[in-house]
Amino acid sequence: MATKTAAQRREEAKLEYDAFMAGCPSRQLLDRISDKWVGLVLAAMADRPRRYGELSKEVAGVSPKMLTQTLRSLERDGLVARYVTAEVPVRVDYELTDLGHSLMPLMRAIKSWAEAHMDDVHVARSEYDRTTASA
Amino acid sequence: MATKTAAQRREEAKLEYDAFMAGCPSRQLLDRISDKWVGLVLAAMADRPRRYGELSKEVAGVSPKMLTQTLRSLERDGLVARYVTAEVPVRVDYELTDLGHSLMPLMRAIKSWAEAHMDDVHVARSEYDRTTASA
DNA sequence: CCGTATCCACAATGATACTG
DNA sequence: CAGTATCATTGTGGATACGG
Repeated sequence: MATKTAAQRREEAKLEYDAFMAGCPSRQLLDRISDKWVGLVLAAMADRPRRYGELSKEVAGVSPKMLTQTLRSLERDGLVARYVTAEVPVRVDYELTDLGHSLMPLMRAIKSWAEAHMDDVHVARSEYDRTTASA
Repeated sequence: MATKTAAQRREEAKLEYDAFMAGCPSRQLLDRISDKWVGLVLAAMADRPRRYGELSKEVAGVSPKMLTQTLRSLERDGLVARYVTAEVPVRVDYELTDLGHSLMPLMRAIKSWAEAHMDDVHVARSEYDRTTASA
């Protein structure tokens, strides 16, 4: 039996990692809510349903591609519901589901921690940058 | 005065977006904690300080480049402290700061929501995929 | 009006060899 | 032991023209 190559060892390690984390629900949740546009989209329809065009304006700077992609993944995860009304032209509304609403306290918790501690973080950064300054 | 081009309008929109979100602390916090390795690294030293080599093994699959990069950003943000002991060979320990520890309840909250609701998410995904199935 | 299709740019991640 | 330097690769997001 030949000695394992670095690549092989790394592959095994990777499997362990996957076994430990890939299945961890917190990882998937973080990946979802930390998406660049998710927070803005959810916030935009927190209080009432919104049409696609409304979201497009309210979430300023988002391209149609990203807006649709964001809405689709939120819909797939059951956080947002999509309603199509067959008018001419067609009308589409999006709104938070109960599951989507249940996520809001968590978002608020994140906001709270950040508001309470981001000053410390910024001070730490300044100190680190000052101390580490090279030239 | 010429009509604004699409690019110009988009640029203005982008600035509005930046003004609204770039300064939002929750955005920065999410970006930090949702990093691929941050969760694992923080978890690895949650109960006691760890040496670089220990982290390298415990956080299986991480390359030295990413481990160092992760540790540096956590150190810069004041979530982790780095201690160098001048032995031969050199010894370096990392541990959570008070600020780092204060983040743990939030991580647990995320984990809790995920554990409580990821089943719903998975059901929603299955339903969505089933309904949307094309070929 | 509500998206989809396409192409492009760039940042993020990874493997790995090498240095203090 | 504890990283750093380099190169290759991939994923992610953006602009925009066009279709239902």
